[in-house]
Amino acid sequence: MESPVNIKKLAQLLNLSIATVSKALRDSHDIGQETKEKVIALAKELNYQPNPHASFLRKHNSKTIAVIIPEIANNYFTLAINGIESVADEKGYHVIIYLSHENVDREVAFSRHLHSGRADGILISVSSTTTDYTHLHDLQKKGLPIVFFDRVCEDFNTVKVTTDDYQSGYLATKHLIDQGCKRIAHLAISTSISIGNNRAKGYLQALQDHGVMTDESFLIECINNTVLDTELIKDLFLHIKPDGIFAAVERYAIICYEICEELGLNIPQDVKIISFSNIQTASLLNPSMSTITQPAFEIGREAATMLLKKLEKKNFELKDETIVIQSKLIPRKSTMM
Amino acid sequence: MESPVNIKKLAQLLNLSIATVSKALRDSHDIGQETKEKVIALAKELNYQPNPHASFLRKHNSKTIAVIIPEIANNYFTLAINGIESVADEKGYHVIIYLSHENVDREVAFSRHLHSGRADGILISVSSTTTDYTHLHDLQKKGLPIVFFDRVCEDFNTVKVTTDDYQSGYLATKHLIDQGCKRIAHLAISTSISIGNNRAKGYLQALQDHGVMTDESFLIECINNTVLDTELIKDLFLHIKPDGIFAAVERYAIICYEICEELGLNIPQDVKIISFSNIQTASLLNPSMSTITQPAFEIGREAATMLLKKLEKKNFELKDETIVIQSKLIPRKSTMM
DNA sequence: TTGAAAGCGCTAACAG
DNA sequence: CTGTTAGCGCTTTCAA
Repeated sequence: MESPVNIKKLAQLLNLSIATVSKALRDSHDIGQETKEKVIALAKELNYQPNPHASFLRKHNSKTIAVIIPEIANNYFTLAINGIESVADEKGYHVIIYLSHENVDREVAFSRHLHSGRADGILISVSSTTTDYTHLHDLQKKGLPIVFFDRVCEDFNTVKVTTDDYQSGYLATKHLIDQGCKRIAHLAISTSISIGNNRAKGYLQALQDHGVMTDESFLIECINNTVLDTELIKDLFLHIKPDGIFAAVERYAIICYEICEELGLNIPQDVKIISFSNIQTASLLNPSMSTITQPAFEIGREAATMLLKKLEKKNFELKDETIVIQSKLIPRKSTMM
Repeated sequence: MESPVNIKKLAQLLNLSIATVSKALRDSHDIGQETKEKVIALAKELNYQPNPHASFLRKHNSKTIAVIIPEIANNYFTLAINGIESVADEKGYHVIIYLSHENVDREVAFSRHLHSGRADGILISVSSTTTDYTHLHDLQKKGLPIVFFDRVCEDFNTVKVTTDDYQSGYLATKHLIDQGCKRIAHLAISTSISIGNNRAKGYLQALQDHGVMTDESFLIECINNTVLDTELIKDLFLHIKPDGIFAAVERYAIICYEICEELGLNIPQDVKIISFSNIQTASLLNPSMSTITQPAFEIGREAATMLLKKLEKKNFELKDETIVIQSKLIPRKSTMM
């Protein structure tokens, strides 16, 4: 167990004061060229790493951003993290990940914890059970910048990065109508969160605009519990007998595929399916699945870019705006005529 | 922007000394019961969160563990993170994630950075380009506990958590033989890393034990670049014409599915495919894919459990041992007779 | 049972 | 150009 190499040790070894070493390392203007070089050389040799906790105490930044997401075993969030990480890495920031598991209480607990200075800023995609945002407002009041992505809080005064959920919901539904569907169901995520609500609204509007019959029983609000959701969806198949399904989330579409197999229903002859999804194997499914694919990486990247701009630039403020990055509808066999 | 609530403020408000408040909060034996209660009540009321950076400086622990993995858009690592997070969360630890993108240089840079005290311990699955481990040994010398999972360094003096790669490779190959395959190829990950090497060895041994023909051209070492790997694998199909494929990694199997579609090859009639995989949709692929499914969540959980035991228990040491958690072979249509 | 004071590693204001 | 010094928020002797 080697002794730690800190600024004090460097100073001793070089016969300089601690302050001089500190300034040399930060390339301060008022240190001589040779001194700087000597310091930097020794620092490199000993693999000196400034202690981030100590410098936090002075500068009040930890060079860390917190990412709060509902789950990680999910292609969308995984790609978004890649996007976030790519910009954090460029700017020398570290990424701490918190998983809310779709549970507000956990989200609140994390938020509380973040009052401690562990992170300089927050990227969040709220859980499906979040309806009250005071935990996040408290954080913002404390001066912690927050940027929302994907599942945003629409009336929160900050930058929100999202995709065109309403428009995409509309297009997905329109696509099913164009393919001849008459009984189109929608598997929604909690309509109390932005994306769930917007996707459902797009669905309803498309139906209305094209005179397709519907009633509440065609719109199922799933609960993010595989067992219960499977029951709900099976009920839908048995009682409503839809000929078209628009799933707001990949997992629900997967459940549909499984149920169809179980019930001996043929996709797309008996029922056509389209889903929001970032699954890599959509084209290899049986049958290949039509998707609305979100620019997950770009959304993560954009959200992180905004947050880091706020952290790094003195005069940059997070405006109250929504940045929309378009999704793409990719038709495949699951919605073929 | 509210003023921060720190221990000093609590002390002022309560007319106590900072020291007393500190001790009361840590439930020290030499503080009066009523004093404790008053302190704790106010702390809760004001949502006091101890500053982790300040306490690090004294106690030299940050209640944070670092996880270094090759990539995150991967079902295996995603599940492992869930496992890791589940135990970190129980013990009040935070998880920082570093993505090496299969690049040793990044891994080395992260390791260097971790000399700073940012994390108390490290969980790592090494990149496929890592052959030298001095960056990790340096960390260990400094007193930072390291636990390997999945892609381990076999002769590193610490706990390694992994699955039975050799055995699974053997069984997968045996399964193909049992299904009548005569020309069995293996798509390996870098055989310079443990799991790649062990899976390949199991493959070779199974072939030998059952007298199945082979030569080097049947063992393709992929490079983790989709474009190049696709070329390599397409060459394999065109020139070697295997009738059985054992993929060491999900992504290679996916590429095989795509190539088969392109070349008009029929799975499983023309070629049978089995792969290590944690993909959720394996059973929905066309045809459903036989897999060796690793207990990813449990592996993450076990690795994190060992690391946290080391961090929390005074007398617990990380022994030089390998903990093996069994994988499961799930036969599906892609290897049907 | 409580409080005063030192110090963790670092930065920055100020002196020299 | 370099050094002295105070102090970030907290824990921890040690003294009262």
